[in-house]
Amino acid sequence: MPQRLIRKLEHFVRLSGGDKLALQGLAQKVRAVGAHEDIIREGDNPLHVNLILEGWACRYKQLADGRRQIISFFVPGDLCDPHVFVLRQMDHSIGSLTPLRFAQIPREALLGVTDRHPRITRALWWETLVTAAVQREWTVNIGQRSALERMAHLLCELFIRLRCVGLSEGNSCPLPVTQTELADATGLTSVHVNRTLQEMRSAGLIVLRSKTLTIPDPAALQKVALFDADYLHLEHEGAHLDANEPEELPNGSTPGTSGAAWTHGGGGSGTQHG
Amino acid sequence: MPQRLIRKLEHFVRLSGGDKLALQGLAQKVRAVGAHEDIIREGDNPLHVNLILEGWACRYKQLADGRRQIISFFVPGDLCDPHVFVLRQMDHSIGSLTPLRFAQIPREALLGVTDRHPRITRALWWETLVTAAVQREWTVNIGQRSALERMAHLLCELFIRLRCVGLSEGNSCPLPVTQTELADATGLTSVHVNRTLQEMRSAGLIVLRSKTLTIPDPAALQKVALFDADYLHLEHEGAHLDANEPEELPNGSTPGTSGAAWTHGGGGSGTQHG
DNA sequence: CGCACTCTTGACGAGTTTCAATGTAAGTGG
DNA sequence: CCACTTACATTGAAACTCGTCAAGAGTGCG
Repeated sequence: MPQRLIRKLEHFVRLSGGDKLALQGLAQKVRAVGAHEDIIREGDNPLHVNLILEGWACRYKQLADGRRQIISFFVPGDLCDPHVFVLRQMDHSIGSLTPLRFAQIPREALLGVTDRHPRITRALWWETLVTAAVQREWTVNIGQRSALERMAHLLCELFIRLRCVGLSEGNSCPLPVTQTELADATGLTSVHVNRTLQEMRSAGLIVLRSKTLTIPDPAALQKVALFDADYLHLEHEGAHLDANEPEELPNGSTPGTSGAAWTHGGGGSGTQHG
Repeated sequence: MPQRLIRKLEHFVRLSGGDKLALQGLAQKVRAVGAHEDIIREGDNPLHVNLILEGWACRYKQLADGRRQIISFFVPGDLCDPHVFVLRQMDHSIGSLTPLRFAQIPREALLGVTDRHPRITRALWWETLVTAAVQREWTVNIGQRSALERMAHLLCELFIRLRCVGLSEGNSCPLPVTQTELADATGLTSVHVNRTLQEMRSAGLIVLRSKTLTIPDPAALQKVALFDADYLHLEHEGAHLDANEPEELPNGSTPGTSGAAWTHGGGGSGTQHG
């Protein structure tokens, strides 16, 4: 089931067959919820690590007066806080943005796997550190970039992350969130997000309709976003592996499209849905 | 040497004498630099974990056009990325804000200690997760709060963090940074930081002169900041322990001042410099 | 004593928010 | 199949926060 997670981790380490089997075993308890439901709430005592299988979710925090900040997005293959058990209670909430399928991984299951699979341990470390790096980049993004740059940067990041788990197709990927949610994530108002998106559209930077984002000219979008993919740390040896393919690369022509334009080794294109 | 680190960690776990000795041993290679020097630069390959002993530093990132965002502050007792070795290269820089003394801890030294001291391992976990929580809170802060709320929130956070390592005195603590640096941290301009600070001064929320911050009415400042200390996760059993005191609490009257006003268990007041 | 850095203040303008209305698309139920 | 509802996107006008530019005052240090 956790194909997306496996695929993502292989951007960093090369997993053995046994490693992959162990990861498969983690997704025992699968739950499904509708859109706009909380999975964990601020103040709760965390009991398991959630692995997103299908749909989007987000980390968010709400201020006393109702203002809401989306702190990060979760897409398929993402783990919510692998090491959360150290803390007594959640300092933020996690909620679904779309209908969601996710696995609840008990603490012991995760420990069991990492005890026996050092490569997985390393890979989850990498996952955790990249998540932290993304968080830092969001600080930079919200703190320094203009609305236009900010939206562009967010879209660049989301596209690459989706491509890493095989959810992009050419220069397109799903973007199943409302403008209000984009606003909560960027620290703008929904009205201004709307205007910003239209500006990006009329500049030919993006095509966005029916929840599908297309980026006609990746280099151009990255340029206005001052986007530098280094913080996603995709430079490692597994970067070119496709989890669904045999271990040996087909070699020669790249299976996907537009690889180098995005980052050193982003991996090939994937197929929508899996 | 790393009294401040020990003191901070004891807000989470109770360390044994052996634990403390082991932590002492980490600060072998001590370095000193002046203000405004880089300790590590974006792109560098990290070779050790830095432990701040004296002075302030910051994590920052610079955009291509020169805009700079300070991503986090480091104060005495703070560790810079205990697990950074997993990644190939730094995605941000760390630089001193004041003259700085810090220890460079080699990877093996850290591993050696954590292998033999499970309590320290847990405590460093806690440290790491709190750092991540702080980063999330900064996202909320910059994304949702007005200039006034934002500055107030930052000052609340810094005061508590300094108090946790014994660097506060009553309602005062050092604040050895320029308004330009506060601006880079909050995503404002130095001009606007200046006006915001003056507004806070004339509202009686803060006293700030010669790099010393005093908060006459903590509750009031927290209120305008919409500040909730939960994200600092200071609620654990060691919260009332003072590393420099005997293990038994004096009981009865709290040794410090203004405890409850700040958070459930912030620890007593400390003495400037140690 | 003078230079450099930091803080402070004013005037002005741009970017963004707020408020409010309208448009559009996709259900739902009769 | 059509009124009714709900959610989301779009638009305009006015207000305001905050940024920009520029100059002057304060402070510390060599």
